[in-house]
Amino acid sequence: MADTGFFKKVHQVAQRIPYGRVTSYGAIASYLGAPKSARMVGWAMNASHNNEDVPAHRVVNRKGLLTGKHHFDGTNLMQQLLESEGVVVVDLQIQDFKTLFWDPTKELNLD
DNA sequence: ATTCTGACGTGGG
DNA sequence: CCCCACGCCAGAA
Repeated sequence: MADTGFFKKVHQVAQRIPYGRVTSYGAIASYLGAPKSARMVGWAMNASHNNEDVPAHRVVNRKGLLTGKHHFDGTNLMQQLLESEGVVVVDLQIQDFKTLFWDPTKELNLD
C-alpha cells in the first residue's frame, strides 16, 4: 500500500519535528525535492495517520493554519495536541508561527 | 483511460 | 493581510 519512498520520507521527516515545533507541507515537500507536490505530503500524512509515530498535528499549511484538524478523530484534537506541547493556537491559527516553524531543509540535523 | 477531488503553494491585484 | 486563478500529482469512482 502506500509505502512508497515518498510516503516513507514524509513520515521520517515528520517524526523528526522537535517537540513544540511545527512545519509546513511545502517545507517537507521541498525537502523531498518535490515542492510542487505539497498536496501529496498531506496525502502522505493521511496514510501516516495509521502510524502513531508520525505527529501529523505538527504539520500545518504555510500560513500556520490547522487546515487538517478536521481530519483528526475529534473536532479539535489537533489543536489540543499542539497546545499540549506549548504551542499557542487561536482560531486554528498558530501564534508565533514563524518562531515555531521548523524548516527541515535548514534545521534538520541527522543523529 | 477519463474526470474530480484534495491535510498546498505561488503569483497577481 | 485578503481574495482569486492556476499549477501539481497521486488516488478514487
